[in-house]
Parts: sequence; C-alpha cells; structure tokens
Amino acid sequence: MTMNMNDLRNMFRERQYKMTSQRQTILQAFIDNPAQHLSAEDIYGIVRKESSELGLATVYRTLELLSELEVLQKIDFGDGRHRYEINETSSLHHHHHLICVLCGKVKEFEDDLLETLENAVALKSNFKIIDHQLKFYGYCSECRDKVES
Amino acid sequence: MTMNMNDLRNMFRERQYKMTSQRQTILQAFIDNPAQHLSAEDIYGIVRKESSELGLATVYRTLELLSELEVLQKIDFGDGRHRYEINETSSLHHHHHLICVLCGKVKEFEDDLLETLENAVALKSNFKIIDHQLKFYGYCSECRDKVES
DNA sequence: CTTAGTGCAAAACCTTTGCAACTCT
DNA sequence: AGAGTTGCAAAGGTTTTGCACTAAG
Repeated sequence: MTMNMNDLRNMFRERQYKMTSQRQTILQAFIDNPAQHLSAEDIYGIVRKESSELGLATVYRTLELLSELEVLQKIDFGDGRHRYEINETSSLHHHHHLICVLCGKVKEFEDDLLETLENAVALKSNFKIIDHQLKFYGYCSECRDKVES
Repeated sequence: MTMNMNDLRNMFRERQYKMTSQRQTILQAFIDNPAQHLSAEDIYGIVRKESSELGLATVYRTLELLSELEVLQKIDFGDGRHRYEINETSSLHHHHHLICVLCGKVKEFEDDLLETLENAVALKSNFKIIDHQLKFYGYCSECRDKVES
C-alpha cells in the first residue's frame, strides 16, 4: 500500500541516504494531506506553519530525491510549478485528473481501463511503456451550472 | 482541418485583433515545422534564422493568445518550459505522446479509443469534459536495447 | 486617427547550485 | 570521524510586465 515512515527509513538505509528530521517532516506533510497535489512552496508553507525549521532548497532537494525513489510522483497541471503526490504503488489505485478549465479545481478519477490501451500502444509504437498519465479538461459541476445559465 | 493563415485572419477580424507580420510569422513557423512541440525559444530561433525581426516577449504574448483561441495547444513534457503544437480540430487527429524516460525523445501516437473512456468518466464524475491529454512514459526502441543488453 | 501590438529592459517567478556549517550513522 | 545533508544567498532559466513607440484597421 502507501509508503509510510518506516518504509522510507528502510529505503534510505539500503541506499545509505540519511534519515533527517527534514525528510521525515516532508513525507509526513504528504501523508497528512492526501490527494492534494502539493508544490514545493505548499510543503514549505505547511511545514513552517507547524513551526518546524526548514529551508526551501531542502524542500526542492527532497522532492527531487523522493521522486527518483518513486515515493512521490511528479505531476504538472500547467500552472507554472511542479506538483507532487504520494505514488500509490498498488496499480489498483492508478488514478487520473480532471481539471476544470474555469476554476482550476482538480478532481481525481480512478481507473484501470487504460491497461488495454497501454498494451496496444506498446505493440504499435515499439516503446516499452512503464507508466502513463491521463488528464481530462472540462467544466466541473459548479462551473458548468454557471456556464449553462 | 488544420488552421491556415486565412482562418487566422478571419478569427482575428471577428475579435478585432490585428493581424501583424509577427503573428503571421509565428503561425507560419508552426506550419513549417509540423509535429515539433515548439517552445517559445524555439520559435524565436526559427524566426530569427529566417531573418525576420521579432522580440521574445512578442513570441510569448502570441503563444498565449493563440492558445486561448485554441489555435495552438499547450503541452508540458516536464522539461521546464512550455511547448506548443497546432491544435488539430479534427478529432480524427487526436494524438498522444510517448516520452522516453532515458533520452527524452517524444514520439506521437494516434488514437481514438479514448472516447469511450471519456464518456464513462463524464458520467461518473459530473464533469463536462471537453478535452483530454494522455502521456505514456517508457523506453524508446533504441534506449530499450541499451537497457536490455 | 484610434486602438491594439511591439520591443526593450526590468521584474517576477520557480528552481538549482556553491559552500560553509552541521548532523546522522 | 566521515559522508551525506542543510541553509543561505546567489545564480540560472523561463515567463511576465511597464512603458514609450509603432503599425494595423
């Protein structure tokens, strides 16, 4: 299932990375804020509000590290900054994003149906596919009401 | 089919935008370089090589404008800059991107199969979906050889 | 002639990096 | 002790903006 603090500690030990309080705090922020698509600045804000000391550069370095380790997944909604979420290793949790073009709200959508498509693409394209990302753009229910009225 | 210079002129007239030589040159650069995912800097380079005068700020402003008009589509491959391609209005030309995680090469993939999924998502989510974007990550044929050997 | 668009340089952002100080193991 | 990590400030890269000037309708 989802990464927890002990898993992280073990991953770090294996690779001789050090488990620092900053790294713990950052992972904890993701655990405390599920399904939030947090940016570096978001994390920085969350952690500082909880009165922990932390430099912004450290946030960037940690997000980079955790992405390489595939603890986090980097996503891009085109709003000029990178965003991250905990990488659900269980493929059952593969989900996609619905982005409202009016208010910018991002909703999640669970899905497995893409596996078939992925196989077809792999065959035709000669790519060995390891991951996919699917985004839908449209109007969320609230904004749709505004538009239609 | 794809946008041409006259279509653009008409769109501009309708909205009282002005058709300037810079805007023409920029659209022309997209027409001359199909399937290229050009960044602002790319366009700037292409145009200047052809000895036309043009400021980088104008490129950014024009790309923004053409995206709003849906003449261009903004895409993001996570390489730190926005990229654009001509928006194929014909849904037959809906295509997706295969991104190699090793060499960064981007290949295109044609597809219609997503319509079904889109409908399912619309129903379940209460979103009115107007567009989607699908990216596959993996190893291209060349890089796969390197990895497997 | 009027309004929109351009170019330049400066500013604004987000992200990365060099380096001395620090802290896990 | 020793290697990795942090924080700060500076640098880098992309994108945006203010303003005087220019060009399209």
